[in-house]
Formats: sequence, C-alpha cells, structure tokens
Amino acid sequence: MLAVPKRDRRAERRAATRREIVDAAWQVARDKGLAQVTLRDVADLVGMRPPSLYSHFAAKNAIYDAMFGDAWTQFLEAQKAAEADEPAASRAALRYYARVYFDFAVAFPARHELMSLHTIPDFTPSPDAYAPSVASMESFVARMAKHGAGRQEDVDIFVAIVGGMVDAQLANDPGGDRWARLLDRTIDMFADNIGITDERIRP
Amino acid sequence: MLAVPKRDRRAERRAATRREIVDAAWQVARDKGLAQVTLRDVADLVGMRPPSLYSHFAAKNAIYDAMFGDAWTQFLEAQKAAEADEPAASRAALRYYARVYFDFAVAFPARHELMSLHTIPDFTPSPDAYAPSVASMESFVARMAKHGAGRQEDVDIFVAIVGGMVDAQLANDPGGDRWARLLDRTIDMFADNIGITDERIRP
DNA sequence: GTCTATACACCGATAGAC
DNA sequence: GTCTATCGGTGTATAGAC
Repeated sequence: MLAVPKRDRRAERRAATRREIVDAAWQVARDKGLAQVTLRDVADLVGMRPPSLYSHFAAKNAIYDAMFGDAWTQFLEAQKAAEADEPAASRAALRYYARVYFDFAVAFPARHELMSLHTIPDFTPSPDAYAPSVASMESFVARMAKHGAGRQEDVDIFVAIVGGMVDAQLANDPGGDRWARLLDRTIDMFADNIGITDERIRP
Repeated sequence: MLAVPKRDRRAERRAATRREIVDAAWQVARDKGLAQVTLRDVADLVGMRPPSLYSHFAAKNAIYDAMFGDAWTQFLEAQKAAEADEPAASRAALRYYARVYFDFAVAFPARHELMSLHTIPDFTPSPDAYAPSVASMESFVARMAKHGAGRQEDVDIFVAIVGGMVDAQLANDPGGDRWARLLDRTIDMFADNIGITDERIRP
C-alpha cells in the first residue's frame, strides 16, 4: 500500500530555509574562501542572528556536511548531463571524462577543496552526505569498464592523475590554463598504458 | 675584503630560540594537524606565555613561513642525500625521483600540506622561505633534462601526477600503500610518453 | 517551533610594566 | 625579552520571548 503524498507545508518551509542557509554558505565560500565561512557572515546573508542557525543545523560542520553532499550531487548531475555528448571512441571518452571533472573542479575552487581535499579541521562527511559521491564513483567506474579501464588499479591511477592536474592548476596557475592545456596529453599517457589504440597526441 | 667572522652570542641565542619555537610548532602540527597549531600550544612546549612568541615572530603566519622554508630545506637535503643512490638508467631514475618525493611527502602529511597545498588561510610564503623550494625545483629540472624530460610541459606533468598520487594516498588510504604500489607503473606511463625505451612494468 | 539575547571558552594580537 | 592584562572575533550552548 502506497503512502498518500500529502504535502507538509511546515517541512517544506524548513527545507527551504536549510537551502537558503547552504546557498549563503556557498556564497561566502566563493567570496572569501572555504575556511573563512563564519556563522556570522552566513547569518547576515539570510537575515538571521548567528545562534538562530542552530535551529536548522546542529553545528557549523553540519553546514559543511550539507555543502559536501550538495557539491557531489551537483557533480552527479553534471556527469549525467555530460552523457549526451559522450564520445564513442575509448580514448576520446577518457579525455572527456577527465575534462568534465577538471572543468567542474576548476570552476569553483572552494567547492573542489571541500569535495576532494580534507582541509576542514574535524570535519568528516556523514554517510548521507557521502552517498552522492559514492554514486558518482560507481557511475564513473562503470563507464571506465566499458573502455577496458575498470580495474581498481586503473581507476585509482586515473583519479589520482586527474586530481593532480586539477591541484597543480589551482595551486600554481590559478585562473590560467598551464595544466588544462596538458590534460589531453596526460590522459593519452594513461590510455596508452591501458592499451587503447585510438589516435593520440604526440608529446 | 672579507668580513671577519666574529661570533655574536646574542644572535646565536636568538636563532636557537627561533629554532626551538619552530620545532615545537612542528610537533603540534604532527600531533594535532597543521591548522590546529595554536600559539598557546607552541608557547607551552617552549615554556613561555603566548605573547612572548611575538618577540621572535611578528605573527603566527611568520611561524608558518619559517616552517615552510624549513620543510623545503629538509627536502633539498633529502634530494641531495638521494643523489648517491640515483640509478643511471633513465626510466629507473624517473621512478627514483618520484619515489623520493612520494616517501618524503607521505612520511609527514602535515609538512606536505604546508609545502604543497595552499590550505592555511591568508598565508603566502615569503621570498626567503620560497628560496629553497625554487632551488629544489631547479635541481630537479636539471636532472629531468639529463633524461630528455626537461621541457616545461614534461616537468609540469611529472609534478602533477606525482603530487596527485601523494594526495590520493593521503586522502583515501592514509597509512596504507594503495597508491604507493601504483607509483612505478604511473611513472612508466610518463616515461613511455616521453619516449624512454628502458624496461617497463606491464599494466 | 522559531528566533533572540546573553554568555562562555578559545583564538590571534597588542599595550605596557618590569 | 618576558610577563600580565586586555581587546575584538570566533564557534557554541542555553534560557526564554513570541
């Protein structure tokens, strides 16, 4: 027997307020940096006093937790949206997966810092917030497997080198393209190692 | 005309106290994390009151700055010490460079965080503290050039993928060897791409 | 249920006595 | 050079107004 989908206006309002708070926290993170998010700044943006945030989140880290889940959900959607233009050829597909992740990360460094670096003291994502990250990884592994790169070792190397290119770009040439230009060639290195025989970029 | 090297006992004592403070800060970073270093904890370890630290460092970030220079000086020395066992064959040499950096970074995560990630808010290394990092990079580029991998693009990719392996290891398998085991194969990918023809590890 | 007012402990930093 | 005292700012907890 199915539950009747009765609307709960109170719950809707609560969820909307939580959304407002998380969005405000994103804005502060974008403007001042992830670690510079303070409850006072967030409260100012949503028109509350700082302690009022505790009616919606148990602690500051609970806001980070919601942001973490939010960020991976955003990437999951970006991943799904990117399916439409996914190339059929294996080498081109690998380049495309790397580019989708790279561009997503570089577009919003504070978000990438929260998603991938473990830089916020005493913050560990909850299982709920971690779920979209796992879903994204599972979807990614399935696609890698289609191109003969689904072994854990292959995926581990791919994830590490793409992450390394992102971090090098953000740390050493923020706003530039010094490592972005080298991404295709780096993925070709990987594709050669896996044994993919499509056309490639010469060093 | 050479300056007479006259000893300055006052300056020596000052330098020794600075060393004590920096070492205490390293210990706190090792025990609690880089961002968890507080002036109170450092002062406790050296037997001072927190404000007394300001007689030796202008600000907390000045301590981080000294640690940054210290860390890269340590790596510079590790690099020099590793020269003795450097393999002659190019592929083996590249693997060796990567391993020296990887092991150094993984041995002390908080130090690596300070050296490579830019995770401390409002901290930018001073030119003085940056100098040993530049010296280390110049020495590294010269060695890469000996093996035909001295172009900026080659070095950029090498640095990014080794850094990516380190970060993946520390973030996803701290204390383990899931990415450490894949480092040689990853460097082989790079060596193949450069056109080095020594023996290699098959995927 | 939601928000405010108040308070607390801790942080980096400064001023001034000794 | 080191101390005490103190400042403004932070995350957090709680009592109570509405």
